[in-house]
Amino acid sequence: MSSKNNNDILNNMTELEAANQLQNLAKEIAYHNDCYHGGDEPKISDADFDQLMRRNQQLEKAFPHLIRDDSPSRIIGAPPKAGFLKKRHRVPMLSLGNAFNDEDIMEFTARIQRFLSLDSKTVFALSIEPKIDGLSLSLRYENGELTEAITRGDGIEGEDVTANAMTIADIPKKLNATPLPILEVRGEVYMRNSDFFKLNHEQERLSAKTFANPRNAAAGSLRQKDATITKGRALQFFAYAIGEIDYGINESNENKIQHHGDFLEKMQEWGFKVNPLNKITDDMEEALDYYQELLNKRAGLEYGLDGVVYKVNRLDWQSRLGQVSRTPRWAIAYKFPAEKATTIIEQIDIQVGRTGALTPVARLTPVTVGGVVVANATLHNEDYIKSNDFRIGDTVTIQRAGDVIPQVLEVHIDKRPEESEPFIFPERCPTCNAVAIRVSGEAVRRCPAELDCPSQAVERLKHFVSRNAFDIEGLGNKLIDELYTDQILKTPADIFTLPDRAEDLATRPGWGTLSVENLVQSISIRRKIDLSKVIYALGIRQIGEATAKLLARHYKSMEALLEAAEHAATHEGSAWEDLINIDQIGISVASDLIDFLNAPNNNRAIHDLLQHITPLPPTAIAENSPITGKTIVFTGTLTQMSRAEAKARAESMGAKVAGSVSAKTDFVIIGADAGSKARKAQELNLNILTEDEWVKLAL
DNA sequence: TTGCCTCGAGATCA
DNA sequence: CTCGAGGCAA
Repeated sequence: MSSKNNNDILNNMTELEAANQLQNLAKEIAYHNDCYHGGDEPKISDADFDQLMRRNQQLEKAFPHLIRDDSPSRIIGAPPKAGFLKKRHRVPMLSLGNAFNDEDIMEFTARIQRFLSLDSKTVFALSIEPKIDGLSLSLRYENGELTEAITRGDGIEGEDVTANAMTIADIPKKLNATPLPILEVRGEVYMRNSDFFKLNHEQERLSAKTFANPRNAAAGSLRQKDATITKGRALQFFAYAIGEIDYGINESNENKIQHHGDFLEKMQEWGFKVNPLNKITDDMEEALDYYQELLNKRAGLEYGLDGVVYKVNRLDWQSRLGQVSRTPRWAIAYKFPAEKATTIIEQIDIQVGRTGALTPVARLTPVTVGGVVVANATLHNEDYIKSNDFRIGDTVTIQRAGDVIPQVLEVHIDKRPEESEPFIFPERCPTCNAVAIRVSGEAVRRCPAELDCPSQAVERLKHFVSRNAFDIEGLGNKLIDELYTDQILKTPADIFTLPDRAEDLATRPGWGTLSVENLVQSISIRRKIDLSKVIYALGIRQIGEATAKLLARHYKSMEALLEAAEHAATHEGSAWEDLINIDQIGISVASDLIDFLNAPNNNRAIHDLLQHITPLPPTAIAENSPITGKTIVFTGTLTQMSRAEAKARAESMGAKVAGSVSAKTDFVIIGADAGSKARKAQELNLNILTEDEWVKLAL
């Protein structure tokens, strides 16, 4: 097939055809690749294989938005860009709710009693465990052999660090005792304080960078691309939970483990280290005392603790309690008091965000809190400053709450300089000097100048190119700042004319022809882009990714959306009704949308942008999915996606989602603790899918 | 909010 | 060798 011929074919090909071909190519190439690497006899010649790859590449170039997640170009011979492969957790890794005082713990147990309809006098056992300051890791064993180690990630999907985990002495490569078919053990990877100091000494000796704290040292060591480096680092592992477990043929109730505490014992038999300070008690007073006890022991331990975890011991109760969004109802983390430090507010800067919001930021004399150096902290808004009377020059106590975001807590009045004056929150935008307005009832003051305010214009551009919007690689914050200052880049449309001034750009300090080429390339592949991303990228107040998708689905083109906004400007009439009738969109969101789109500056910027890009309407309902035209019912608790998400997913695949099971139902997806609907589905002999099967189908 | 790893590319020096 | 960008984790 000549390349000219190919191009003709590409030009005449519909999206559906292209999508189908890409799907087939992905399957075919993966198959041949497996044969080749799996030791089997290759089924085709190398030349034919290359031909398939080329065809795939051509299609992807012509239809960049159709590039599949499992695209061969991403998998085969692709440079290991992210370093580690992403993998889904079979059972999500939940995050824990937080308690900060004894009352929170009492409330936690009371809630459990209520939920399980227990008598308030009924005692129940809790497993109480020190919470190690490290990073969590999920280990998968198949027939007793370690096959997979995945970091926590977002709880749904993490990074595959198996090779690195294999080098950790505490992590058994093979389990003791009779192996189960499937066992996932979860725990914490950490570094001992003494090993951390040793490592830093060594780093110093080699004049290499030292680590800020043991946790970072552990995380850094685990994420080494070269696992032999990991091997040289003294990492430890404590097991504390079970993920997926399959008992195999012994799956009878007697053999199944009934209590979390038994898991902890079993894990030791299997060969894991379990924290010796774990404790099980049904005495609440003792449970709370133990928190104090651990707090006292904390300084003497050889590893860092950030709190104590309380877990319901009975596993059947755990499963009845279930979870709220991504946190289990049956466990909670009682955090140790956040570490505090004293420092000085050197300056209060006002930042102007993309929506014009004026946010005060305290510039602090750098100080170490909880192992990191803190120099900045948000002061939230005008009222927060006023009610605490924070002033420039004040000595303040700060803490890192939730271990992440530093907070300014209180002023040491006695150390306040005599000449100090209350901080006056500016009434004008510090960037463009426009009078900033604070709508009554709102906490934020806003600069109204929109695109005429350089800060807002720049922040909007940064949002526009960000990962979930246009995702233009190589156009980072720094470059945007520079290009805006040089008047080369002012509105989104200007991004797409950057390729025209490639020669110009190549003369910038730090820039060569190659950098420019790459930038031009990453810009050009975004000229075709989902409509919803375009809407989101505009940075309209209250319009996030989810709302942008709704709008894209409803209006199907930018032109239609703009026209609707124009007609709805009066907040009445059919266009307005049509807009606020979209599920999830109310008067407030609709008003912000209309105001934005009708503002002359924005309107012009959008029209300019449309000269350069092709927004793609939401993919029509798939016509060839296995559930197209079928009626499906969800029942029970889904753990891997919300019910709403599952419904949306099914509908986008062309299925009708019903609420109850009948003879007309084609599929029933059964989550945890399903009840009568599941029974009925069995009686009617319908197609029944587990959640895992559904997820496989849906993704 | 900070700190860590990795990569690609330009700058610098022998 | 150095820097910026991109990703990740808490």
